[in-house]
Amino acid sequence: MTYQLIFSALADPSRRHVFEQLRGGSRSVGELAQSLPISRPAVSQHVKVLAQAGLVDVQVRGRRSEVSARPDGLAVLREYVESYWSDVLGAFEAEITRQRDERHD
Amino acid sequence: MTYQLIFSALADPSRRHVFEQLRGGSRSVGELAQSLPISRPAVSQHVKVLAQAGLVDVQVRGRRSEVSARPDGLAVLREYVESYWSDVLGAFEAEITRQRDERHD
DNA sequence: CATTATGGTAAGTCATGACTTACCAATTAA
DNA sequence: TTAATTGGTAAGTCATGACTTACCATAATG
Repeated sequence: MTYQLIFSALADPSRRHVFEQLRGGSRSVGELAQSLPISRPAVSQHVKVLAQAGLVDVQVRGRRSEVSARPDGLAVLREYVESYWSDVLGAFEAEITRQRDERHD
Repeated sequence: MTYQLIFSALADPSRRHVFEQLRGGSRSVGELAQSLPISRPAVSQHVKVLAQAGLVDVQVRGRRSEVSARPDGLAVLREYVESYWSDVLGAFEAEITRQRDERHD
């Protein structure tokens, strides 16, 4: 459910570009739009999707909307990857052990 | 480019389900298909996408195709997340410092 | 060799979603 | 209050991609 939102949010190149812009801190929607070859409304929609995925926070200040990366959302992805990573390494180790033990031919 | 393939591969629920099945080790295409409410050809196509993303290895043994998770592919995702994570934490710290220093009102 | 098991490929359908332009809302400045 | 700035929403278009069924290929088995 949450993974769904996170992965499909980051699957789009424009949204990943937006996300990348936020590595160093917050940016306004207009600034984000200027860094992309698409319209501002498109960027606005992308930001909405990123926000729903929990990857981004939007803070309205005056007539500007400041968008920033949200550590909590990223943590979900991080933990998924770490968990999968350790499971796979475990499975690999088990497989190698199995192959070694099977050498009775 | 690679991120594109990885994130869009994992954005699909069926493909994530396949990927999940591989946490504990390899599975044949038929076994994967049985665990999903979709046809075997659909699974075959999903496996192809996962393989192109580098997330999965396919090994043909006799008339079976054994699919397994590929640590190298996962590592790419892992490093991306870790790198982004550290950048964002850095930006947050810088922002807090900036706000503290600005308290001259 | 004929049959069964296993799986990849082709072609076509259908839904989703990434855009666009047009419009509206709200905040700041003249 | 009138402009200008900034950005969200609506509606419509178009491409992509996730499925299906039908088919073909190869490997094990009788």
